Amino acid sequence: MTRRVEDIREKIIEAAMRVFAQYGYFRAPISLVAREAGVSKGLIFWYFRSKDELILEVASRSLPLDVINDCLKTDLKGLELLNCLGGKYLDKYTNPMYRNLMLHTVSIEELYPTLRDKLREICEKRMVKIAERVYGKSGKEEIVKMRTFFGSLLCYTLRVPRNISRDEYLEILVKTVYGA
Amino acid sequence: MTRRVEDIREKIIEAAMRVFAQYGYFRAPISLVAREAGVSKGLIFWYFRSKDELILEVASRSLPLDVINDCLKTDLKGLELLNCLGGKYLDKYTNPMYRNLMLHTVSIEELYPTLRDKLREICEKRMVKIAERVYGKSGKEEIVKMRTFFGSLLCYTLRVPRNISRDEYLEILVKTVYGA
Amino acid sequence: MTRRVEDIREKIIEAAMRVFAQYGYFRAPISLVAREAGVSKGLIFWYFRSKDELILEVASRSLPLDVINDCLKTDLKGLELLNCLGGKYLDKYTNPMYRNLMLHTVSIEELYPTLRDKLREICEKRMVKIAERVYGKSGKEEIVKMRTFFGSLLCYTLRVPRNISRDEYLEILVKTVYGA
Amino acid sequence: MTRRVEDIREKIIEAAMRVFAQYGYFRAPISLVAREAGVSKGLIFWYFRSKDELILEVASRSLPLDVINDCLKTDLKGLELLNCLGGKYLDKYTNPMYRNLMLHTVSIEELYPTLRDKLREICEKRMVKIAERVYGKSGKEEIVKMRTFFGSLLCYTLRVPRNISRDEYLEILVKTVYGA
DNA sequence: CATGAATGAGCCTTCATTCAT
DNA sequence: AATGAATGAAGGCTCATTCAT
Repeated sequence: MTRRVEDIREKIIEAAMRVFAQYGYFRAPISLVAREAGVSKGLIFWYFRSKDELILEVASRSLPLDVINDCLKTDLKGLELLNCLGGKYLDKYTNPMYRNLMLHTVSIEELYPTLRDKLREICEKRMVKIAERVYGKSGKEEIVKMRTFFGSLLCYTLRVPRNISRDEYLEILVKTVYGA
Repeated sequence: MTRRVEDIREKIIEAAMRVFAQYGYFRAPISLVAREAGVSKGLIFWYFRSKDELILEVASRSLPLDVINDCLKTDLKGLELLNCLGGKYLDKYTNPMYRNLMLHTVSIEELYPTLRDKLREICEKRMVKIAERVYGKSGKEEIVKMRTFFGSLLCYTLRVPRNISRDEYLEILVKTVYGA
Repeated sequence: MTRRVEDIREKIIEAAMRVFAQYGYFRAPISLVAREAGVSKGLIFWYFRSKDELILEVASRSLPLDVINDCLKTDLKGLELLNCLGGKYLDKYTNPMYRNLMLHTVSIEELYPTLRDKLREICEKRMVKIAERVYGKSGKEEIVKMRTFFGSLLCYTLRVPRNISRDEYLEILVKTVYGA
Repeated sequence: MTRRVEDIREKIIEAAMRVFAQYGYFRAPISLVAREAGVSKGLIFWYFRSKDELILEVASRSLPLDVINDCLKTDLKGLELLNCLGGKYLDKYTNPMYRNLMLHTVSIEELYPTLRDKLREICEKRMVKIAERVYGKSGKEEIVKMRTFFGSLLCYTLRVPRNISRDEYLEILVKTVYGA
């Protein structure tokens, strides 16, 4: 059953996400992932060649590529695109699991060429594309502003501010990088 | 000789910074730190009760508390304070060692109460103080802008942009969060 | 195979008994137990959570609870019960392995609550029960005599006397604490 | 100053007795002995060639040779000698420190030829001498009774009985091995 | 005599990975 | 497909011992 195979693979990945988020990629033993997923340790090595392969799968999902692609798929531009990106980003990373995973992922990025590439893709190519759709051009100023936009969001999830609501934060941020 | 004791302690910490930056706190064996420092493994446990204690020492130095304090110690305010903070921040984290250490530190922050507290101190109390010195007040808008400022800097060091120089980046960023 | 699992577990325990008897619980490295049992070091931690758990298992077997229970299970009383106890005790502790293990166990008893309890059980509750079956009552005099009986046996195995045979010793001892 | 040298040596030994009694000879680190004695770790190795030498010194004092010699030095015989031995033995080993030390000593006896010899001396030669002074002869029966006497005392200190006072115990014991 | 920094061997334990069933 | 027993390579840490000062 290819169906069942995919189900189990998915179950393992999701368990791994929870476990890795809590312990970090290297402190989380595969045995814990197995227990969390309700399968045997051996089975994990049937679905994934090695722990690294599982780490890579989880790490990929922890990056905001999906958020970016979702918004770029629409026809939105300017302010509305910015709001789409900011909203979906916060939706995802307000979840402590994704927040932690992303931080762990970024910290090990240099160890995995695959991850390096994905991060570069996001920070470079995608950033240009977004700038063009938001501002209509992608000069230095626009690129800096886009980075500033995402940096600010990252900083928000790193430590959610006490007295500022999600929406207030986003509103001020958008105004700051998009102008009045 | 108290002198020599401090020298060795420092030598160990610096070796640990290099090793931890490259491998991450948990993948870096203490034996590697020892070799890098040119001392025996046992000696490290003479100067630090445990690996965790060494991690904590290194992690503390990886945060930008020194950068912030240095600039707050001066009389600068407004735009000039911002430039001080941005400049010193980039000076520090343009160094790949500090960049990596900070990322590793942020990713393990939840495991060490001491680190949590230090990060909270930076993201909350210090942020208010900075906002007051930069803008003359610390309302929601100012706080968001300060976070945006530091988030942008973080994002810069995460992936240094290809075509934008350090100074250009900083100039545009400052203009963005400080206005004309 | 539950069969095989029990076999291996037992094989490890028996190897541990030999090794612990010779070196003492704390000087005997787990690696030596592994070699003696013909398994890998890691496997021991599959069957026992920690070295302490293995120590506890071995230490339990080193106490004379089995001897006492075996004799109490019968209908013997008076002199015959005494002879049963003495005979089985000497059978067990004339074996240098058990002799050494018991001495090691008694010396670490205070470190392990489980062991404390087992020893108390033997020295207090069981001693009363034995006194009742031997003498028909368990007043102070009978308790002292029972302790004297077992103390003498312990002293026998501590240093087996040169010119007195096992049976002679037991005969005189029984006469001493049971009267004519 | 030979005076001072002896003082310090003694201070170290006494600290070692306390520490070894609590942790056992092999789990007690020399550093703990040093701290307890209020001297540096290095100094202990000036007074004792090795840890083993310190262990041997402490172990020797933990045996009841002094008790036996003290009583044999007097002119006592028969019942009175028995009471002297029993009384002094209980005086010494009612102290938990000596009780523990003796148990630890007995458990490691086989590792140290010196200790083996001392224990043999007590259990064999001294036992004969005592039997002769107590009973006027040292046949098999008397030897067994002397061992029974000391075995009983050991058993008393192993677990002090709840409802029987020291003096009651000794009285009954003496009556048992010495007859009415 | 005395200190305490320094070493190195060894121990317990964890864990990714393999493999027989 | 699935299990879990088995292995072996490290890793963190302790500690007896040495030695420069």
